[in-house]
Amino acid sequence: MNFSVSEENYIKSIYHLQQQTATVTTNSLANELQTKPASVTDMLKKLQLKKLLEYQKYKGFRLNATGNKVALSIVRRHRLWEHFLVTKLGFDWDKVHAIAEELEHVSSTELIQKLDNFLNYPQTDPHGDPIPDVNGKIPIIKQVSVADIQEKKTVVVSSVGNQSPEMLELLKHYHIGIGTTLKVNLRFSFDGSVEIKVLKHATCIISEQVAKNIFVYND
Amino acid sequence: MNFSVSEENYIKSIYHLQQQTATVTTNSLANELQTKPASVTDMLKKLQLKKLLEYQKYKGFRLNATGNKVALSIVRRHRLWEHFLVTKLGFDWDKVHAIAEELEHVSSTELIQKLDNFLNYPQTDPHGDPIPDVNGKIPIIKQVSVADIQEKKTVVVSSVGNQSPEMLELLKHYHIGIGTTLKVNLRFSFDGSVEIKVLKHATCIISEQVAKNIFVYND
DNA sequence: TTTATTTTTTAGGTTTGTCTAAATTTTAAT
DNA sequence: ATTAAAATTTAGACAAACCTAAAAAATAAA
Repeated sequence: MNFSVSEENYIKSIYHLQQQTATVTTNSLANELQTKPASVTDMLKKLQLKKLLEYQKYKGFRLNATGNKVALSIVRRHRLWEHFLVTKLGFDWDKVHAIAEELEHVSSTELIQKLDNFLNYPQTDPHGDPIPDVNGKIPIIKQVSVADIQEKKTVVVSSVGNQSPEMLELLKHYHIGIGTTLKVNLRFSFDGSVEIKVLKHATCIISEQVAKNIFVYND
Repeated sequence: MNFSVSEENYIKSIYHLQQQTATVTTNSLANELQTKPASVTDMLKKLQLKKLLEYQKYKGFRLNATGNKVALSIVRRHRLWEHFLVTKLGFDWDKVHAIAEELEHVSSTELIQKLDNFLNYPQTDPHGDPIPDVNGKIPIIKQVSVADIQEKKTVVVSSVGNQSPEMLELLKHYHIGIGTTLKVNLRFSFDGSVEIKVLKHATCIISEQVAKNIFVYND
């Protein structure tokens, strides 16, 4: 089955909101998509008709198995393109989201299969988020937030929780990216902030809020 | 300025039709775009309003300087993506058109600039068609059709005139692609057909129609 | 030079995805 | 348990891009 750009954007957003809350509300989706609740209701009817979601009036909604599969293939396309943009074209990792947002809607499955092969079947995108495989299976990567790492331990950054431009900009200042090796020196109990040392850079202190959003490999 | 996918498709098609006839007609454009004349008239009004073309009711139309510049940037994007699909992803050259048709509408100029750099500033796409540079300048590649090559001469294929799937399929059978070296053995005056020899393949005869559509470097 | 044919345009309608404003339902507060 | 507030849906409109059918203009034929 084939979907319009708009439908795909709705499906993807519902998928992402579902990660946090079991069932998604009209308002939250409207907010996520920067549109109006009335528009959301319209589209929901359509997606329900296409049998992509469970939806009861006034009661919220969530993707069904089919909808989830579609969502995963969109997420897959998005993250493969992000990987491509960073590793092949040399984009900064905080600049690729908008472009991948457009590229993800190009619908050739053969294209994505060949792109995946060209990139050598990467497991994660430049933000450390896992890339679903052809069957929608998401590689599980064990990770913990820096806020939970014991002092004196050296770890490697695997992903970041909040991917807002503001956050990404801040991380750049701290010289932190996916794959960055850092040492957790000590945690301040007063406000939960953490002193860290990034390889080849001066020791610095990050707020608890930031620490909670930096995930590292846990093996 | 930014254009919709539909607008871009119209602009590109007008550009291509202009290469053959000085002024484009409503019917020919409708035919090219697989749409109805009435739809073409609608869009023409819009493009005229946006000052992209000269248009007089019932008298045909053509892109003005601005329209041409826009067209060239679309053609540039299309051909760069085709190059990418063939040289990086390993697509057959006769399979890339439809996909490039979608990719060309992704509008980031930084993306195209970086793609161009990644591909090492190619001069032509996989069909041998020249790729306009950032300023819309088209590299001039001197070429002649095989129908005009003198007998016994060895030449290198630079492009093909007719790029229909039928033609591309036929060329594959003859083992002819861009960059192929071939020797023109002799021309038959009866029907204008030409005997050629492709490196590492048996001698064969191509019709005059085919010969006229195979272009080779002329230096 | 009329008449016929073809081409192009206009008029009015459809679909997709959006909107505002009003109505309805649910949830929270008194 | 009412009432107030918030969330959601419906109703009706709008723009983009398309369509069909009819009208108008240009071209070709008699």
